[in-house]
Amino acid sequence: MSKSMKVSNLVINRLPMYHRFLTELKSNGAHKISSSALADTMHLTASQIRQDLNCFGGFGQQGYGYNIDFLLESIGRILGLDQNKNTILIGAGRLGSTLISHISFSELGFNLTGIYDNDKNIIGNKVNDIEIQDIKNLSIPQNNQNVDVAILCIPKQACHETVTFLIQNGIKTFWNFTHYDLQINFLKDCITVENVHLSDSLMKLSYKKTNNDN
Amino acid sequence: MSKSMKVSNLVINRLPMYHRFLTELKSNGAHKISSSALADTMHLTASQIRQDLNCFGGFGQQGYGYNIDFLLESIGRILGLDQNKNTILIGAGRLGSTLISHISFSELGFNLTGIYDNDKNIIGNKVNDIEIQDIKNLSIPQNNQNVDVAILCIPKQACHETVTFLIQNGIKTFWNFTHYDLQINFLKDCITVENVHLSDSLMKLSYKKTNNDN
DNA sequence: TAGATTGTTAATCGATTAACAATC
DNA sequence: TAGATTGTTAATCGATTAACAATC
Repeated sequence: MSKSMKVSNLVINRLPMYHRFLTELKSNGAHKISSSALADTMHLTASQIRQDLNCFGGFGQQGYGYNIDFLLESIGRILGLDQNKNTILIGAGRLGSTLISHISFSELGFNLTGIYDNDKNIIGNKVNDIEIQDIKNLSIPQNNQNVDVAILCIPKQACHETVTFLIQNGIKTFWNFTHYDLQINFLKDCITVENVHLSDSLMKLSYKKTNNDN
Repeated sequence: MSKSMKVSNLVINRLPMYHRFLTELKSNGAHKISSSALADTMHLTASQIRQDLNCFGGFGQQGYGYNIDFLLESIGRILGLDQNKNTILIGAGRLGSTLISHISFSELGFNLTGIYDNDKNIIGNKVNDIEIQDIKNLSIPQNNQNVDVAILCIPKQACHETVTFLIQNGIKTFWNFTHYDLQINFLKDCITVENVHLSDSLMKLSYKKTNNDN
């Protein structure tokens, strides 16, 4: 219910999980679920689920539980998935183009409007029907005025220069697949960053295996 | 120092971060660092770093700080990066082959020994000099007796059958890029799983952007 | 030795769990 | 109405921070 208090990071980390499990339940044809049934499915506690949801409002009904459609839509709105976010890919190499074809951007409100690279050999090629453009074209006002999010799939060495350029062009939100630390270098610019460190995940797997931590 | 007490998940999540930052410091030529200097670099507190490290032992020296080489090597050992882990890729589609060429598996002790698929059209092709084999060949004892880890890059629908087959062949550790929930379906088999949900990360970015949560 | 910084204990803060009145 | 289950407050548990003696 409290709109004012800061929502903890642990809660925010669980929101996509809720979204994922509720989407699954919905596609299985379920219409309602209680906090305790959802807790069983997600390996959480019913109390935790109710506490988490009540950071944002009351989405259930006493004696009934939660309407899955309504809860899913509500969580989607909390996550901002209902808002259109114009998005560009920076770096159309192997990783970048694989991401573009692998992730359902549009389902989450991300609208892919451009792909940029600095490699003359691939500029002009198409990925998912979008032509790869020279990154220099980004500074043409008509191209960048509505860009909300940039996906960074460039080499670490190119990062500082490229991100400086992107910020100059008004982009403030980054999905960062490089290991370059944006937070530390550009915090002053009030940017929003989500880093994906795949090797961190692989190291965690190594830890779990080594320490039999199932 | 305590070897017996369970290490919290929050600490384990930070271990790869320590590894990453220490690797960076080392490559910049640094030889020692204090907990407070490392805290500044990583945006943590000195207390937290010392508490985290002391879950595993005392790696520093009073009045001096931490030797970067020694600490990095120690954290690598805690994570099990020094142990050889024979690894196969299941599913040599776009995502699988991109991962194979994008991640430095060998640096983390993962030794890629095979790539498997069930698509006749790509069996026989090579990815990173490794020939794609028919997944049926996995049950030949000589092929699977030393497999420690499987990377799952297959469609969700194929997951249950494939994982059942892999477990039957003695594989117990999975790096899972599908959205199929292994923990729920195979927990009884004492398997170790690390799930990568890229869309969860994208949803978190959406949340941060929408809620100006920098 | 004096200064610095660790390892570790104690204090605080925050998150999870338990309990229950409200209510559908 | 009676049963079920939420929203919310209180109790517990765990993680982070602060403090400081040990010691390099």
